[in-house]
Amino acid sequence: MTRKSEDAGRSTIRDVAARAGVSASTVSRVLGGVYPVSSATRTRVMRAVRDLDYVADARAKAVAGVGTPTLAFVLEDITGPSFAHMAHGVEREARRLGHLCLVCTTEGDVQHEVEFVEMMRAQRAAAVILVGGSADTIEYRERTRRMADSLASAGSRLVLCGRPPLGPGAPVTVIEYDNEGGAYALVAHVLTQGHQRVLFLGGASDHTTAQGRERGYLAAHRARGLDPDPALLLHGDFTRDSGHRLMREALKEGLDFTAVVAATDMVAAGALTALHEAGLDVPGDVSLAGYDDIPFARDLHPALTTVHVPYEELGRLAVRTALGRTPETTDDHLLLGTHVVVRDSVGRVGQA
Amino acid sequence: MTRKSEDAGRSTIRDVAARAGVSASTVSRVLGGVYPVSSATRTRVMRAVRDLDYVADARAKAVAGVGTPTLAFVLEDITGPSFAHMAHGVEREARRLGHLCLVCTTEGDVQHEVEFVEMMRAQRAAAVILVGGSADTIEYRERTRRMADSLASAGSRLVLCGRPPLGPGAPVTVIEYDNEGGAYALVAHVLTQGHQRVLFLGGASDHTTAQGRERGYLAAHRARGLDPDPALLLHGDFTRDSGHRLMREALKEGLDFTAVVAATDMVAAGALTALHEAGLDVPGDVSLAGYDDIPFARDLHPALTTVHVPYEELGRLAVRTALGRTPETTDDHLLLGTHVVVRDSVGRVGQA
DNA sequence: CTCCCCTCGGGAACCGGTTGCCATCGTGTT
DNA sequence: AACACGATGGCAACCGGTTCCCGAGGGGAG
Repeated sequence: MTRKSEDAGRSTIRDVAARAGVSASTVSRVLGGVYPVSSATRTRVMRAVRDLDYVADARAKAVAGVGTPTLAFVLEDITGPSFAHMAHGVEREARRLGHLCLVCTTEGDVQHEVEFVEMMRAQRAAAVILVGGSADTIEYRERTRRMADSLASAGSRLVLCGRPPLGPGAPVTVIEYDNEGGAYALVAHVLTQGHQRVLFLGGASDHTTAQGRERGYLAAHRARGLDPDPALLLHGDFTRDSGHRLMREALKEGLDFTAVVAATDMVAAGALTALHEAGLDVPGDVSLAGYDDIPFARDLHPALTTVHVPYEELGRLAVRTALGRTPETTDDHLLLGTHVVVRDSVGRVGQA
Repeated sequence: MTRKSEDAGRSTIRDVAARAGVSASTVSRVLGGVYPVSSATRTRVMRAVRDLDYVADARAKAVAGVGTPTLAFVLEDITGPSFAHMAHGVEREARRLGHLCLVCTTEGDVQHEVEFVEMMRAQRAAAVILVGGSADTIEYRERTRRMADSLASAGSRLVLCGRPPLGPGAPVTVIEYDNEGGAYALVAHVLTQGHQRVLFLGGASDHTTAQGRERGYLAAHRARGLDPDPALLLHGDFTRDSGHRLMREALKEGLDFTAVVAATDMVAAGALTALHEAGLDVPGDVSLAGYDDIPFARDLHPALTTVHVPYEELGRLAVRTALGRTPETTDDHLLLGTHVVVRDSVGRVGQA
């Protein structure tokens, strides 16, 4: 009868105090660990704690100012490989820094995002990390700016991770990666292999990630004095299905190209199967490249040449700078580099 | 000067009360919405709220018993496609039911898991969902049982989602899917195509998910009076690299088989590229099948025949039953069905 | 033997909310 | 015109902790 005698649910600190024959403050001190308590008292208290299976209510501690800090992150869909990696980085770093991690997926619904951020302000979250690209409209900037101000005035901070930055002066931390640079290098690589007409399977035209990659595509052409045929610049979204559909249509319309660069690896995957369905060999008949370097890129056949993006690092950095653990980085705008990883899906032109 | 005059951070309900010239209780009632308040007072209060940009502290509300409920889920790695889908299901349903969603990844570290569950008990989480397979050892059962009891005594509930169930009597909700049945159906399909020697690329031998799939593999053979060669039963883990390595070794050792069934699509992906690297045609020279039906299975070449698992539904169901929203399901052990989806990676034997 | 200081533990205020209970005020009713 | 009753809103207790402040012993030093 000495082991456990808890019956139903949460006991309070006063229950423990009563059972140990001390006051609540003493229990708090024993559990806190620093204040001097005689070992006899400590033993009695600890025993009562064990008997009652007591755990202090974290919410109450939080209200008293000694809670576990919390951090929130918001993304469109945890299912996408690149988002998942950012999420992973965020979660790892948050845990390392002793923070709890709240997550919210918006499925692209702006309203959800706004509401969730407001909830996080109420939760007194240490920071809110918005993950993933977005259309960069006036409305976006104003809305996001409002969220940033709101959070800032509550002592929290908004972090934009792979998202378009706001104007200057917004209380925001921005962590981006070099979309344009990566695309530039990738397309340069493709052009170097002798391709003249390279099809670009882009994303939504108001999406900054898509825009950056598109700019890289264009810039790489111009740098070699080429002027890409506008007909080769297609727009869709970042899904596998979009790549599949776009590729099929391009083939059906008889578009003339020897290489295709997809805005993401997912798009490339869809495009690849469309190519295969059409009986085309990659890279024999047409070359293909992606973007993101998701783990599966290696297992497509042929293995996909793509651009590596340090997604996990991006997530880690987001929480680290948000939590202000790197005083050396006073700058609130970080840009991470990307690099192309050459595999087997792009070949020299005119060479099966 | 009438717009905003908040200066630094969180204002309390008493600040609002003072500014509106009422008591804190009145503010609380205005914000609560139900209690009768004259419209003049309401207006004054609302205005003070807006001026101060006030948001009630969610932790304080929680302590007072009117907070937003919270639910936690734990997984090994959010990066795996099937885990990500379960996570997605959990998050969606949690949001739909008005719960906040805390997440923790363990990277396979049991200690993290135990500590996190203890934290969740302190947080008074409505439920804790453990996602993903595990080794089913005595130690596992005891440890998990302890977590379940601990949570239950705090009025919370442990949910095992795709995890080995505990013995009877544990205060636990278990949501599983039919690993064995799916594998049985898949292997039966392969055997029906005339294959006699089918290589099985399994997972860790103490991992229940792996065990279930392996049982299905064996049962399908036995049902046709076949006795699979033990040499064809390989063990690794559920990663792409494991599939790649195992396949390479099998090829190097000159193992005799005409089809290979992988324990997961990831494993299958690795195996597929190993096959390709060896110059083998799939399904011409050897057939291949996977398990999980991750989105990418379609984009492998050839498109992968696999078993569909309703991962997202699994996650949704986990939270729904945990939160007790389906009184009709009194049963605390659900088993979801799986079904094979036939694509192009397994062919009839002796038929290029 | 007394004095002082240090150790230990209790009471109460506080964190930021909610809500039961009660006093007040205005107005409709007889 | 007096009474009753409903609409309002304040006081204080409470949720479950933490911590400041202070008093009560006990032991060592003078």
